[in-house]
Amino acid sequence: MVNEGMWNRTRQAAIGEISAIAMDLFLERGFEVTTFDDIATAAGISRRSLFRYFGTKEDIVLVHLADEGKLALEALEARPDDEPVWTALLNVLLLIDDDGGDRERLLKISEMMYDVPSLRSRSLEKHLQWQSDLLPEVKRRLGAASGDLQAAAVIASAVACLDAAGEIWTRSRGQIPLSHLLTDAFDAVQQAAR
Amino acid sequence: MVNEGMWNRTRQAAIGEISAIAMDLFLERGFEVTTFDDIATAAGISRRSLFRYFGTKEDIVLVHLADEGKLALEALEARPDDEPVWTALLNVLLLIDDDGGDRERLLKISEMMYDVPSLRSRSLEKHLQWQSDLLPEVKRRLGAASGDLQAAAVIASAVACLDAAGEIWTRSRGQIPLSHLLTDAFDAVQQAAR
DNA sequence: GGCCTGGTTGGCACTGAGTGTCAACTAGTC
DNA sequence: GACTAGTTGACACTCAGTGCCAACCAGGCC
Repeated sequence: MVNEGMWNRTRQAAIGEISAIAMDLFLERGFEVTTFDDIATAAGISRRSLFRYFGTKEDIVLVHLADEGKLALEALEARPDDEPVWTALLNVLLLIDDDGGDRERLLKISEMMYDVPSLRSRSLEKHLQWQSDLLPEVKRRLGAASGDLQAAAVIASAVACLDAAGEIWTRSRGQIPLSHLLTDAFDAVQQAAR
Repeated sequence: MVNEGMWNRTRQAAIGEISAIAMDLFLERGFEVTTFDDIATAAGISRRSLFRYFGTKEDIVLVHLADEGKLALEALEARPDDEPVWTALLNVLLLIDDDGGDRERLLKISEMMYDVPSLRSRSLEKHLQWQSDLLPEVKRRLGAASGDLQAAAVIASAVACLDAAGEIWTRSRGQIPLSHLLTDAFDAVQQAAR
């Protein structure tokens, strides 16, 4: 083997390029009617190779959200230690927001994610990944009295708030800023749970 | 059309019978390696007919949890109006617990659900259904100040607790009663969110 | 230069999920 | 017994996804 890093870089570049082409097709024709053959043809590679980059069609959409769990972990570790967990999690999720990209495109992608069942499922699964990414740090912050269950429940609730806020944001076609919705959702749980 | 109710009854009976046969195969050989053909043969019907009862293999496993959302709604409506929402939801979920069936079998099914990605995804989706089932009643209980977002966030958090508790219960092979775990999870969110 | 080696690529064939269609069947109705 | 509505099984088909293998590149080494 030669230059490990170099291969990874070209591979990442290829993944980015292919997924961009595929997303165009998805948004134009619809996710479900677009086949692997369509994408492979459009990207100028063989169907077989396409499968080597993306195991499933859903993966093509979800590569973007892949390592947001790691980002969230970094953001959480950066929060001050004396900040209450719930507040810290809210602040972390507020950062994830706004990636400053094409607003309309992001909205269409979100709609697709909420409308296509298989995509919805996979994005929910992705959230589980975030959960395990954040688990140790949240457990630490909750203190010695808490175990995996407590930490998992808290993170899952926070992510559930993100999901609920994201859905409203999408359904309202981005009228209300996600940060407002997210804050409201966190507040609602805070109010209800007492 | 003849006797609407009668057809539904025989259909329900068939669904129950077939899914029981299929579950035996799943638990014996594994979910993913068991094909539709295997199930159809074991159930003595054609593959095509099997697809008419269950659109996907996952559906066969999930029929059981299908209408627990309705049950939860009934249970929630039965809770006293002055009970705080969070407590009411906990009490509702505590009822869903313990169906008194075969413990070991339930455990194996749970393990399968947490281990097989496609099943995990689908069960998460199912929880979304509960969410919309419970939405109006929770909104009513939260009062006029709250909208869909607030209600959705609270329900989603509660369901997230159920999921976290369920996972620990399964991974610990049912050592700790689910009711304990669920209560602990609800408490943890209550402690964290303040 | 030629040779080796680890890795990618594309083509081929295959399994399995899922769907549309249609003819045959099985009630209940009049 | 004819009529009607719904169910069933068989066939054919598309598409996702995988295993296999020969062809094709690099770069490293002599």
